[in-house]
Amino acid sequence: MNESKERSIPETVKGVPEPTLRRLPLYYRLLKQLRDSGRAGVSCTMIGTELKLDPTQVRKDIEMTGTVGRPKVGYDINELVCAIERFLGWDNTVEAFLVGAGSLGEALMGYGGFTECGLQIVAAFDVDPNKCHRVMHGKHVRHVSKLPNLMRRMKVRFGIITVPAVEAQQAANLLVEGGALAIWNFAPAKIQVPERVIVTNEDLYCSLAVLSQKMTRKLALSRSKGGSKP
Amino acid sequence: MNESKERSIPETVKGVPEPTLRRLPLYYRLLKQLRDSGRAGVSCTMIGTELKLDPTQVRKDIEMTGTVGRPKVGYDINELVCAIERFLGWDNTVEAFLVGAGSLGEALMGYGGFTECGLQIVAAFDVDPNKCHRVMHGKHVRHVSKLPNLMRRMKVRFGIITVPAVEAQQAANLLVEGGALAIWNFAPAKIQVPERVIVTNEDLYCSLAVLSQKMTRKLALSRSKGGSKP
DNA sequence: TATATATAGAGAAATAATTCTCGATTGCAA
DNA sequence: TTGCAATCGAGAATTATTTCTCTATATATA
Repeated sequence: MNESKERSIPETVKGVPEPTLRRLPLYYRLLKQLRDSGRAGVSCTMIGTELKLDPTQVRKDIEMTGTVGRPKVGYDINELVCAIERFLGWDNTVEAFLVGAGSLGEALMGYGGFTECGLQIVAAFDVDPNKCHRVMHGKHVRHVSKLPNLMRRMKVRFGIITVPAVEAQQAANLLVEGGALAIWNFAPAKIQVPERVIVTNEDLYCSLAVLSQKMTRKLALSRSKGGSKP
Repeated sequence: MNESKERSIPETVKGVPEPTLRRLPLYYRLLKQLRDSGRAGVSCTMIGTELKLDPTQVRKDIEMTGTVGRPKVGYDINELVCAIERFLGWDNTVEAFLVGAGSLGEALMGYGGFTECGLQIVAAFDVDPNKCHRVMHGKHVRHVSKLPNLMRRMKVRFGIITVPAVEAQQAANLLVEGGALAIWNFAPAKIQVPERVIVTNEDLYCSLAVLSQKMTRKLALSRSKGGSKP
């Protein structure tokens, strides 16, 4: 019974639930830690306890990656790590261009951990001539005017936008012109791109909203109910 | 009929849906743009068209803020902007401490836009003595050992973590010790805090997972179905 | 003034996501 | 070998979120 029945990624027509995609890296990180500490197997219960998630949810998420477990034993950590990598596309290296060599751009370039996800920032671009012709964390910074041609020549299909909001659309245009398939947009602005291009916005204001509203509400409630320490 | 019937934030026991909270800043930004361009009113239809969202959803989100509109006319932009600010807690200034004066920390400190949300980073902290006693974007960088006391003295209740993953828990501990109510965690690591503390994780790997999985799937599908251009 | 139309608001329906339930399987211990 | 406990896997039930439908209303126009 070791025939590995249909081990491939399930290619349903419907997309994968985004909440699932956002949880998989959490499992991935934990699994690597567990593996480093010498463990070979893991159960949904354990992952759930560790990450404060429902075990069934963990099981369903893992199911998406195509990994099968065994009752009483759980999953093989190595197998699971590989399955998640494969499922997320982190098993192949993807080269990326970064637009906007400010401190956020620099922070991302210095973020060593992306190589673990197969993401490799190969060059940075900026409108400011003073920032060009430098090397930042081992990557050349070039003028944005060079972006589209270079992107096509190097067959880079992934773009990262770390420019101020007002310049975001221009940056997106350059990346689209260069043939980008996917854009990771850190600018707090909506960008217009052709439908074929996949965009994920990393809008800090949206996250901040969640936090500050919860905090505000909590303060308001504690003030209205118990006076000092409920 | 100008009596403003119960204009306050609806304090239901259940929390506000997180998707709603994440959309409100998008409306907020658009509304400010519209206001700057001279408009006085706006309809859900218009917001929806602009942001590619269902008008009903926009209406439900706006409903949460307690704003009432008028048929055929829509909402008063000014009123709506204020309501969103109030609802998110962006109408009051909240002071914050930032832990980790690396390039990500620097990027956040330089991000002028946060004042618009009432967030004011008043000081930064780092373990590295070489980074201390400097001024970064007008904020003093101090040694982390000073954090808890200073935080209590200054009555700062908001913390931002921009340290590497391995130091995240220590940073969280310091903030909790200093009496933090809310923590915005940029480190790709789960942090353990008392239940009373609200945490929002800004985990780049989670966003990247969404993007890279979609890209991978798209590439896989286009390769398996149409050869070149479907 | 009457009519047409865009829109808010309320509630129903549909869809998506999470959590619960139960049966089957496996390894461990008696 | 037998019984027990942990766990996966499948599907049902629940809950959350989005979308649809309908009605009332305000404005503009004829």
